[in-house]
Amino acid sequence: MTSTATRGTGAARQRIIDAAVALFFEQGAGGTSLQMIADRSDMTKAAVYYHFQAKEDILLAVITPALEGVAQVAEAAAATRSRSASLDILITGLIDQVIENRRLGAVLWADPTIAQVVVSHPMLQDVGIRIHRQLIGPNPDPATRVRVSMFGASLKAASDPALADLDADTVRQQMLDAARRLLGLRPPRSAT
Amino acid sequence: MTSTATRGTGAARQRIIDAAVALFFEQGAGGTSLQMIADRSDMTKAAVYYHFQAKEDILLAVITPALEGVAQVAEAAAATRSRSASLDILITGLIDQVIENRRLGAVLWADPTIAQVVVSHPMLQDVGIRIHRQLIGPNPDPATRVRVSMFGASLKAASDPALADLDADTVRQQMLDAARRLLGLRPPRSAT
DNA sequence: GTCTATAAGACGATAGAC
DNA sequence: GTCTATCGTCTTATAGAC
Repeated sequence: MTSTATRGTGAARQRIIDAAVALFFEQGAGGTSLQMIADRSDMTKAAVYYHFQAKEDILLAVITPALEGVAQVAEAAAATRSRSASLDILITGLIDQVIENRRLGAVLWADPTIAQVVVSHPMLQDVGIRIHRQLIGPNPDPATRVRVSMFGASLKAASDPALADLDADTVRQQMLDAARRLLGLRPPRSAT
Repeated sequence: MTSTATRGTGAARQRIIDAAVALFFEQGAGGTSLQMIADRSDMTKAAVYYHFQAKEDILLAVITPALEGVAQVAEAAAATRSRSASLDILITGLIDQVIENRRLGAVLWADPTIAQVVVSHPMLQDVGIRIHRQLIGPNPDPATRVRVSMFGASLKAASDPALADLDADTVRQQMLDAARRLLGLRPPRSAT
């Protein structure tokens, strides 16, 4: 269904993707070789090449589903008229995304190799540009822009090893609370 | 004077370090080869090896001065009795550090390869642990820990290409302001 | 669908000329 | 202090057996 897929029904393919995410998180995408991915997937290098034609295809398979989640958040926010409600959908949705897959969040928002791949694929880059515009809103003064950049970078906290002992829901709630304060928002309805 | 230095008086050595920082920022430390560093420094690979015995020595030469700046911030904060004053020294000092070298900040706080090198050198790791403890303070509840993680990650904003057109002082002031709100601090004396 | 075997080149690192 | 030339290893990627 997805254009990235070359062959493979799914089981071994997913094992490769999971191994890749773990290694990208630990070593960075640039520091990860196909041999490492093959070893973690309990396969040979050649078996990996059966499922993916090139290393970049593995990168894309890792990135694409995550960016699809982000794209859905952008759509939901665009469907709202009120600026403050739309902003709240954005930060809630983005935090939900990085909590849902805590490791993937770090890879997606911080790895330079991933950033290069995203930039070289306009369809992926558009998602990033669109959500960035929505976050900044109609008033792009320096204060807002700096806050939005800090918020984006702060999403990496979800995968901070120092917070690994906290359960997902606590991190989610605290991140949401802190993000609202960072961006200068009131809680939408019920207070903390 | 520094134990990292192997040979070289300084000129070519610094060119290598500058090239390395730029490449680590663009490609990640794991994705940067000695050949790339040599090309950017307008040298051959062998000439680079005259100044540094191994690739890791280049990493250390990049990290060490930056971490020394962080260590000074930690010392200044430790010399203060008041908790809120010490916290303010910490966030002001750390933001000053990442503004001073906007590219190095991103590398230092986000690259997995750098993180691995820091962990393997106890002296460097201690600096990170100490400043983390000081930021969290005597009351390590989940809310504080999540906020501190977000603050640390948010320092990467200083090197966000989307903010490259803003002058350093604007970014510094806005980051400081946002960080205080994120961590729930009052401005120490004069308001914004 | 997974394997062995291998190609062609880039990798980190060294030796020795100048 | 910088060079060329080279080492053995590891890299991405392919071909073809099973």
